[in-house]
Amino acid sequence: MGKRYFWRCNRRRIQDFILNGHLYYIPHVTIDCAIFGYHEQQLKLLLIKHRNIDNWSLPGGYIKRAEKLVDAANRNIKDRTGVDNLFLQQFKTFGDPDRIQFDKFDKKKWLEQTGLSSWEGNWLINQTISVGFYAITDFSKTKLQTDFSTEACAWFDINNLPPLEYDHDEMVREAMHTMRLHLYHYPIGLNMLPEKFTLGEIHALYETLLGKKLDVSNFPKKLLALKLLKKLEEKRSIGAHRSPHYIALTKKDMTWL
Amino acid sequence: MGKRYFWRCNRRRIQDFILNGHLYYIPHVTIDCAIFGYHEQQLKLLLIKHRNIDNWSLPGGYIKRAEKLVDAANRNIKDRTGVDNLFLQQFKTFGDPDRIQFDKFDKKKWLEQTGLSSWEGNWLINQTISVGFYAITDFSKTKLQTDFSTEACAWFDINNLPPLEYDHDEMVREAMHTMRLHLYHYPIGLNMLPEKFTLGEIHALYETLLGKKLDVSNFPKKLLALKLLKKLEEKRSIGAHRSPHYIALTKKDMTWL
DNA sequence: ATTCATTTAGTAAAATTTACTAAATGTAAC
DNA sequence: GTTACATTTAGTAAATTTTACTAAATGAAT
Repeated sequence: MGKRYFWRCNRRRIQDFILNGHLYYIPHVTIDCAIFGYHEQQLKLLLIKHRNIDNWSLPGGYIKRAEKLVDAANRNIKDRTGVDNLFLQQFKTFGDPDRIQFDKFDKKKWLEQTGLSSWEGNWLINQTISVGFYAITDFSKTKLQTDFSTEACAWFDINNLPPLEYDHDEMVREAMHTMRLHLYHYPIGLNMLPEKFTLGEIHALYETLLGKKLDVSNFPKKLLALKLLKKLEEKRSIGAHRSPHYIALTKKDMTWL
Repeated sequence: MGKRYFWRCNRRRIQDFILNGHLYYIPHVTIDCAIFGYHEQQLKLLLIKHRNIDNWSLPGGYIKRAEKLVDAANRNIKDRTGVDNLFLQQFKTFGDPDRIQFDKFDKKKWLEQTGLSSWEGNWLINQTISVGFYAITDFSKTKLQTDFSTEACAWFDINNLPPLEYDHDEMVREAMHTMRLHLYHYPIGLNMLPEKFTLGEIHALYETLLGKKLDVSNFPKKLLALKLLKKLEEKRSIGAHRSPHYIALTKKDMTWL
């Protein structure tokens, strides 16, 4: 999509968002999502590129009026990835007054492109508190989509992230930290495994998420002891090797969800 | 202070807050503080009583423009208790659209008392996201103060709390949960002990905060092993008993603060 | 000197975690 | 059919941590 064409098609929507967004959305508050993507021992992070902003940033956005925080996060993730109802957890709320540097924006260019005469006093130009959520999904099953405010949306290897806009570097660190703490308490990451999977698969998942080797023999005992998993009778054939049992998530006692 | 007298003195301030508060404060976002008070094996919680609201609630309030979240929390606590620079930790952010029920308020009475003609479209009548912080202090060292918006402010025994307004019952549960998790990771509660204290004192504190007995011999080993504490040479005389060593907080490696 | 409540050291038992070994298994190659 | 082999699974010994308990040390009051 060419830039010219983009502006011709979207100028009205953008103008409406800038001028009237505060009627549909709650001003001053956003959610930001650290969406981890896993597939075959690779861990990635979903980043988006806003128009007229140099760096990549975490996907996120405003909360609709009368919308729950977690619903806003889910809506955002659905819009970007096509995946719904992920396991979502809050990790921290960020509100430093200098977390967004408005002077960095190219106001002139923005005004030209949007055709607006001024954004003094606009609802968007304000200290904004952002509630951070994290989620994990299988990146191979997502279909990334941009919208009128983002020019790109892509998975980045977790070990090779570009510098991020705003305070999103810190957000990623905090999200990672919280996710790793939750790994042995909540069934994180079971969203992205098939309903029935093998110990080998979840073992690889945990090693990748934690970024370290886990003993191949002790790891399954631990998860079974925690009662996050249960062993099924059925087995899977994997070629010239012993067939592993299938494993499934225990449904009992997930009241904390 | 009589009600009549109160309104004569404060009507103007209240009117200004209602009409122009959004100029000094960020709308739609508040902080709420679960301030635990400890003294001699008693654990209490600070609650406030707003005018024209039936139930007690947690102290909290709006964030000033260009103020950090944690500064807003500290300001609130300072204003209520006279105590400054407490160890503060975020525990969760609450944003359900129904967490504040505006229809419960006695609007008629309010309008009468404030002398305002309408509050339709007022900045206060809106979905509000609240960031929860917890802190611990020594309640015997606090001097509680009310302000123009609160008619009372008091310490309640943690085991005998009244039903709270808004979603503050849930907030208290979450705050308690997080505080207890943090107890072996952060030097919580050292604010309220003197700079030098004995193992017996911190032992009693931890038992009270956790609500359970801790082995008198193993507990000190644990805290010393965690390097939260260090033993001093000096001893304290406590009468007809063996004199305990003084203990102090280790200052090293508190980078996470 | 004796007594006593309390602090502190020490240690044995229990439980958990970690490291490692070996057996079981399914099928592909021979 | 037999063998080879990568992988899964069971099992266990060692190491570590936690828990429970015992006893010694202490300092002042009696």
